[in-house]
Amino acid sequence: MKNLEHFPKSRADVLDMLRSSGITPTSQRVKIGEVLFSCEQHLSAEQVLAAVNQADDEVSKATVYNTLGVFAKHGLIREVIVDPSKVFYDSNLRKHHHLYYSDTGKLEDISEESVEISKLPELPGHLQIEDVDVIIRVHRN
Amino acid sequence: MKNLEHFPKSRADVLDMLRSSGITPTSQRVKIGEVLFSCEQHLSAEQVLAAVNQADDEVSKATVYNTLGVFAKHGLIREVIVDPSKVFYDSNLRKHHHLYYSDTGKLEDISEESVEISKLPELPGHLQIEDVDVIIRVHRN
DNA sequence: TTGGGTGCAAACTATTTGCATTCGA
DNA sequence: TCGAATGCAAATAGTTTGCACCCAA
Repeated sequence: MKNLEHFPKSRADVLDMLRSSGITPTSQRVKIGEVLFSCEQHLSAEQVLAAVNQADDEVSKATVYNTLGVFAKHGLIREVIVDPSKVFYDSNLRKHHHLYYSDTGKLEDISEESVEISKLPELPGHLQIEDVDVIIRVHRN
Repeated sequence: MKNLEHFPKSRADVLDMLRSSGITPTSQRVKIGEVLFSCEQHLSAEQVLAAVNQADDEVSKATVYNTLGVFAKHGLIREVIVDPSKVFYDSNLRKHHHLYYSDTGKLEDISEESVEISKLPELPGHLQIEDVDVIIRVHRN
């Protein structure tokens, strides 16, 4: 298995990621992947659409939404729900938490180590934890 | 100061809450308050609208949205952002966390004591923490 | 009386969907 | 070739807004 921890990921890396997730690597999907994995970042669908079509319109809005959904379902990106008005997609795949500036709408990563959850409730056995999100909402004073 | 920890809150309690927050207690606002504060619960705007107009249409959609915004701004309810498709309003004012069933969209409270955050990152002094949200996303296996 | 609150409908925005076309394997 | 992926436009859903009217103070 190749090491894919580094950023930015090359076109070949993106191809690898898609193939090993069983996602057909069409040109639009690769292009969207290149945008998402150019660095660790949080992008809204709108921002992805703009970035992908910077030079010329190559990808439609529907395809961007569809592709982000596919990537998220396969765990290549993570949906971050902090802003009631839109979803962010996070290309940082390591476990981590979020700092949200409620005044500006900016979203920042917080390393996993800087937050320590020492206790979680006991859950009935039929429940499986997908994720424990910690969101620190801040504003300037 | 009256003790307003109990549920359900009476019409008089709701009136008190609004007045002491400096919110003009109009009939629509009181009615919405009675719905929200009948018990500790999570309601979407749509659910509030339906509950308020159960008998007859007395409150418009715009007024429900507007009122929920006013209540939230004054801290009478808390916005919970877990579902990309809508905002929940939480009438439980004690500090607590949330359990979110991603398959059913159901939201449950978790008492503050059952989660222990023993470490938070150091933040620059000009930032003020509004809230630390912990959301445990689960699904049935 | 009078300014804030309300109702309504229309506007807006993010997202989804249906269907004909195109493209990757 | 041929089913999956795409593009487009239209539909949808949640939420916001503009403005005339109304009512609580």
